[in-house]
Amino acid sequence: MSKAIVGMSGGVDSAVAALLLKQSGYEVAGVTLRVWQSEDGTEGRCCDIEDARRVAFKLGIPYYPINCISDFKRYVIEPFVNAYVSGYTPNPCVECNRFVKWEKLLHFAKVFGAEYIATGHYASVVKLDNGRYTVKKALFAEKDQTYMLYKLSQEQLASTLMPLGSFSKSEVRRMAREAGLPSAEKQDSQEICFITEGNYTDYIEKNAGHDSLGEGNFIDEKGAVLGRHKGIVHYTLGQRKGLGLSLGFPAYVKEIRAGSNEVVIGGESSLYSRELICGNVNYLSCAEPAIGKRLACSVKVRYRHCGQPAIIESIGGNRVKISFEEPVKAASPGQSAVFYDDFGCVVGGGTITGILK
RNA sequence: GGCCCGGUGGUCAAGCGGUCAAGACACCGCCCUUUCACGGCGGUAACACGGGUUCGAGUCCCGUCCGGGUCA
Repeated sequence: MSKAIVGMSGGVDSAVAALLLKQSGYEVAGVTLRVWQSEDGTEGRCCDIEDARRVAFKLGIPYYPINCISDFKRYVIEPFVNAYVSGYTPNPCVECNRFVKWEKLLHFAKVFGAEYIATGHYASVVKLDNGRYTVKKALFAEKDQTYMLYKLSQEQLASTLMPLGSFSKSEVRRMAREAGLPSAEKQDSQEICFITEGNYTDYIEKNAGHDSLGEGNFIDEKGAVLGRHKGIVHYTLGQRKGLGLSLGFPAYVKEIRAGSNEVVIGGESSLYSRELICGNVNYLSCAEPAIGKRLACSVKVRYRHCGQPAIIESIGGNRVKISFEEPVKAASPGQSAVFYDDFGCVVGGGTITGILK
């Protein structure tokens, strides 16, 4: 009998993942990664240990909470804060998956003598004819979570099971109810898991320390001052709400200039760009292509973006240039661009570092 | 000081005697969402003040206050 370690957050999805594996005959153990604990002792939204323990008990599987607080701080929170301070908008979940969740789960699996680790992500792990592993979009696109998984390594994917890739959310809830799982009706997680009180900007301002986070000017594309902003960490490219600018037309953040502490404002039409540069690219379905090699893909620039046709050109240094067929809206430095093939498999992805035009 | 304009929600701005005063932007709420956002839906909110005229005034008249312009 194969053994599988299931990462259990305490929510419905990971509970049903464990349920399905158990039903398929795996020897299952549940693990919760404790990634966060605030001053008052409350845990983050990604790691509700008591709920996870109840689910494990109901399933009749062994359960182990694991402390990952220091790794999480090092690989997720600190880069998160640094990114914002530098004017970028990071994807903490991407880093967490790659450097905390999978790392810890695999480590635990080895210690435990399990061949597999599993999660409740809505995606499928696929082994391609070329021998490589990638993730494929969930059957129900509205829940697809491959965007957050593109950074996983081949070694990590080789041992990963994602049992929920072909189920809808309502089916998952139904299965949870029928199995009597205590988290069946628990609401979906949302917002940054480690911010349990206040908002993320408060957290950054408290933890980034010093200067350069203060107020500054909103300016238009010609440099005219339009008003005052609360500090660049409060904004992301494409943002509309919370600017407090009444210009007669909807105003959006077009650019964040950390150096001069300015936030550039423009109309909706100013948000579109055609060419991006991405760094830290990770390839899943293929090895890193030679410089100059071009790949036709569909590219998502945000989690909820549907993806648009583009050409990916490797330019060396783990970087690519992305050229969209049609201009893409509000691509934001720091967010990930994830490349998909025609079958919905992730080719690779990277962090947007610059907007060319 | 004289004369001339103008004072409608947070901002801009319709209205020009007669539905419980448009709209845009902002703001707030909900929905959506394992990031940040976008988006969808809904909501709060105003006739500077005091007198007149009129059946009825944001709309007409007078005055006060406050802006802006202009002339000595």
